[in-house]
Amino acid sequence: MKKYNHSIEKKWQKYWAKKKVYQTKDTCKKKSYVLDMFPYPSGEGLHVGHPKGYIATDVYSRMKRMQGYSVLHPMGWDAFGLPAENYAIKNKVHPRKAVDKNVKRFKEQLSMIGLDYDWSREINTTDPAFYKWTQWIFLQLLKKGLAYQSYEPINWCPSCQTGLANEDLEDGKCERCGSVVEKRPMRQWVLKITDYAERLLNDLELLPHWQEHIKESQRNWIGKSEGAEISFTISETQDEIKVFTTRADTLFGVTYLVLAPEHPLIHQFCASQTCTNRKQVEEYVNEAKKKSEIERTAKGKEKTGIKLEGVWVINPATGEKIPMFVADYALAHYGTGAVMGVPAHDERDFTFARKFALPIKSVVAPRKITHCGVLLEVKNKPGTFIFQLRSDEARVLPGKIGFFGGNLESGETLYECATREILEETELSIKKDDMRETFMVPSESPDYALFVTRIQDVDPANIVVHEGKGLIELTVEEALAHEKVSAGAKDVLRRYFSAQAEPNTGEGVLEDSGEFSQLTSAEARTKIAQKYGTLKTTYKLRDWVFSRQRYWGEPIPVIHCEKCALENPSGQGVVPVPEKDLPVKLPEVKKYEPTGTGESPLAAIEKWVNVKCPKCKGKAKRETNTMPQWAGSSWYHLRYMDPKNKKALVDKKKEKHWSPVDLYVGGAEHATRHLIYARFWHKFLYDIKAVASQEPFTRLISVGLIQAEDGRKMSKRFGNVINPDDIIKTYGADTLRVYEMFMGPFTDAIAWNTNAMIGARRFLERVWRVQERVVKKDNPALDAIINKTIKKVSEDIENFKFNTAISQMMVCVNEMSDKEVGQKQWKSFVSILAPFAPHIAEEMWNIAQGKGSVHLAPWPKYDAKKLVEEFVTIVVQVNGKVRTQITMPSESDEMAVRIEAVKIAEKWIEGKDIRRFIYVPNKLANIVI
RNA sequence: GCCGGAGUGGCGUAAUGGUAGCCGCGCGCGACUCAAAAUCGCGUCUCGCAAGAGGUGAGAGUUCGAGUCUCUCCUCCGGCACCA
Repeated sequence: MKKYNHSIEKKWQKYWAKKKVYQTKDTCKKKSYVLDMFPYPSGEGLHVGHPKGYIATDVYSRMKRMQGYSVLHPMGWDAFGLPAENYAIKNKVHPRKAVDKNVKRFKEQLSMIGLDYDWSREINTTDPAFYKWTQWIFLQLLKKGLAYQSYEPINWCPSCQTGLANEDLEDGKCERCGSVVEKRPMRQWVLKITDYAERLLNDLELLPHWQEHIKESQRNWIGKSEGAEISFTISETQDEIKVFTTRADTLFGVTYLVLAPEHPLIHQFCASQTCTNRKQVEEYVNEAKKKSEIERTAKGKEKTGIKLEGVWVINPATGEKIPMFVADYALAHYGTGAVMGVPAHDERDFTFARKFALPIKSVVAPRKITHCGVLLEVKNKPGTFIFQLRSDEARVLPGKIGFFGGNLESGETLYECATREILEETELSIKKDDMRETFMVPSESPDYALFVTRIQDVDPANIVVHEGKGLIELTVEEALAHEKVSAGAKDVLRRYFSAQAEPNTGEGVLEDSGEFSQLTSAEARTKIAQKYGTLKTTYKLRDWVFSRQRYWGEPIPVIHCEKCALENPSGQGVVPVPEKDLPVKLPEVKKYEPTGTGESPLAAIEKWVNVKCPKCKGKAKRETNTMPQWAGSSWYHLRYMDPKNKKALVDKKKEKHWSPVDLYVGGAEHATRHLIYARFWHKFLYDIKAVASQEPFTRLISVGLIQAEDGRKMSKRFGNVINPDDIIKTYGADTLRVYEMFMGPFTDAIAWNTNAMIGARRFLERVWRVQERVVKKDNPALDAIINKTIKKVSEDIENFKFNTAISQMMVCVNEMSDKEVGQKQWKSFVSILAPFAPHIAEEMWNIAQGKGSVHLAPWPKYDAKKLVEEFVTIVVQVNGKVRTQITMPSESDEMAVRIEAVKIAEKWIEGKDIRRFIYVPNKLANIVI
């Protein structure tokens, strides 16, 4: 037998391509659509971290194919957008050429890894045959009123020279280049994703197979908040101002009102001279506009603002005249851009009110507290509680519980009161240092705060308790019940009872609130909202800014016609490009650098821009903005089902067959970008009956990053990149694949380690050498391990636990190492290894004279009967401690095991009575004495 | 601050409530060899000569039995955040 040499890999890759082993079949009852997030073909090529997800889907889809599923496992290129364009500009090549070159390089690299993609379904978002349908979807959105033009100030990246959506920001900076973004008013196309906010949120419940953290990210991003909109009236002009609040119950505590600097009413006050300090106000507004979002919302930033002199507003609940301010802590784009100030019950309002000396009016009491009680809990022996007892005995007895309390002295916090009471009542037999922890527990009694204190290292007999009034007996059960539901002690203390330097932001009982006094916050919230306004739900999710002032994107298929605008002003002169004229192709140009003027470079190409209006046939101009990078990826999963279709984005029948994607694998960083956009478009397509499913991706798993050996991110910048080509050349693709799947749990971020990778290579060499011992007849001694391995590997691949699948195969090979292996047993093993190491498996399959390709062979089934070993080792415990083991025939009955166990454990039982005997079949026997 | 996830050898990690550390890396010893590499075998949580005892971030609880379940605390990672 020759030594294992990975040069066989090329041979088999050619064979698979020639025999079309991985070609997708559209017809089969069982289907499995396995999808990778397609890459941007960047100029840097792949590093070893990139293919991890692709290898995983490859392993998965190979198993599914062998299990008789028709498998769709395609690949394509997301090649529009800023990264590709910036790369092209930097390297002074046309983006088209750069993309073609990079795609070629990526494809080469992926092919070397031996991935089972059906390349006949390859797609590219920059292909006019593809983006025709991206444009078509835009037209449908436009038709339904879900695409509109807006002139609001948007995020502008000064370096990329384009407008950006909220999703393109990271900490207020451009996600691509890290520049601080500015706010710029400009015309832009916007998609009304907010119309889908509620469904995007609720339908997360239709996705039980998504990881919780991804769903949680989306929930946070959508940011639903239920509250009320309440109208305030300006006393001078009778204008109405609406505010949004989640705490309508605090309305009686509103002592001022704040407008965001961008609020339209400010202009009105200034123009109409209502406001007497308009110069200063305008100055403040201009200052605010100059600042970036980051500067304005910086952590710990001191609050700023300016009073609108001469303008007063009426609190609808109290009828009081209250002052108005402009302050940048009110955000223009959230709620109504106006905030009611409740300093007594909101942290931000509190600091603002302190700075501007505004009244702080408390209208919610946490609850009325006048007394303080203490439960004394002394830890004596484990599990035993000893408590202070009744007044007439005045000493500590085990198993009972006592209670004492006292009045709060003025200026004292409850915590201080509790401590003082303990010291006083125990006549100082407990010292302050003995008290390990004193914390508050929920109390049934409305006017008592109840505390538990833990006393340790003190002999209970030495505790003397003062005889006093107010001693109440509780049962042990009651006291323990209190402790079980206790909330985080110290926090509660601090928040509720320390000096009143903080606003009370919690809920409670209303006071000083007219007819609503004595109601709880929850009750009052609805009632007050209904009386003075309306219930209202707000979202943090913003509409999707959809235009980019850049060249390399899908042209937005719209024509602007002045004549049509005059005839029908509400249509703004927007004429959609007729569907038959799609695609609107991106013109080939020499100059494609961004202009920075807010105009796309396309605007300068007169030949392309000037067109006949499709409606009135007059002179008109094309829309010159292009779509953002996320457009193509919002629906590409559908195109793979039917990539060549010229009549529709996907054939209905094929869509119904393949939809939805059964397994989707990619980076977690897309949780609030691509994955929200794709869900939005898919739902829209569902609404217009273009697709049959409500959700595009049934199961979503995110890849854990592979970090560089130094633990940092793998990047050219740090010079720590490991290139897969080098690894494959030296060790082979199969080694790379096995190692990446073996590194650890798939979703964990783990550092690359070339040394550890060599272990994967050694494993494959060990497998290779098993061939020397293959014989005709199966070896019964290996039956159990082989069946166990088939079972575990099948289940582990299904659950994406590749590391333990490989571990099990290693155990199996170690077991085979000094034994003869039967032909059938060997073929089963080669079959389950095949998804991980397809080349070596194919070679060994071939040597073992397997039929056809191993990758089309049936997946082995395990024999449940053979899983059971003849003899089992049973652990013998005495009182839960492992003492020894016995070997018994498997499935022995309890009595037999008991007799053996008691005999062997005699030494530890020492003639004591056996109180209980616990037997876990084939595993463990515990003798309780 | 709110929400989610995680803390286990020198390292990556493994354990339906049932022998903690499988598998791999590294390290040590041995076999083969003139020698080295490769390979194979044995060992490798801590204390102890051993019998044994202790040990999964800390503390408590439930249980015959807890890495796993409950509570409190600490640390790290991720999302959101002047969002009213």
